[in-house]
Amino acid sequence: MDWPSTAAEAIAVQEKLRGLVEVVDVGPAPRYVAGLDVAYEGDRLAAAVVVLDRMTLDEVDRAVVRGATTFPYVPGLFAFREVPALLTALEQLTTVPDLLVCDGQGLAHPRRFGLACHLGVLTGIPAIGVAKTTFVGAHGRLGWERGATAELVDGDEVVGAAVRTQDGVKPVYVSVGHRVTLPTAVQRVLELAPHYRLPETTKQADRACRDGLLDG
DNA sequence: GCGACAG
DNA sequence: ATCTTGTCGC
Repeated sequence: MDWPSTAAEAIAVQEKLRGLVEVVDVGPAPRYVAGLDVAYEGDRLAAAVVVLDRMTLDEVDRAVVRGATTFPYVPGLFAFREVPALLTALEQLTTVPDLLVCDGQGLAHPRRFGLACHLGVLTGIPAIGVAKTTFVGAHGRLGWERGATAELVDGDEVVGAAVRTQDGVKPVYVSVGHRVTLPTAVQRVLELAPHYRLPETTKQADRACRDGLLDG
């Protein structure tokens, strides 16, 4: 499988794959939810996937792989920097996740094909994007309490939702990646963040990849 | 044209 | 992402 090496090629790949995104809920509520994240130190990187039981939030599996960067960080082409290592980590898992909770955007992307869409389409696994800041789109004010939401709108499209996961904290930005609808994605994020601003999956994956960077 | 810009 | 101290609060 060829991988783009230039921005123009990467954009062409996104334009080609964007039509494969499925915005529909599939199957029963997920049992195994995976958090994915990548840490960097110069040209080195460590990618981690941590699988948790959705109900108990107990860890059931994890995989951490180290490597080197192969694509620079370019807003809009972020996926090309992280997808290769994340796919390798996913292959190392013993447990196949039912949902991928990605660190970044899904449809809330200039070409409607952010990291979560990319990973979802390539693996066929339902995926959602949870970002700490917005990339595209804007939203009105939302309630102060946990569970409050506001539509994230870009142009004339609702591309995601600003979600308050705890009373008074800054909202996180949730968008559809693949094989899930926005309401369901928001519900999953709230379930995964019972005590902190970020989903437990994201926190575990962040910790895992940072530790993975220290080893090598 | 100018600035903004997931991680 | 990463560079970085102390500090306020449960």
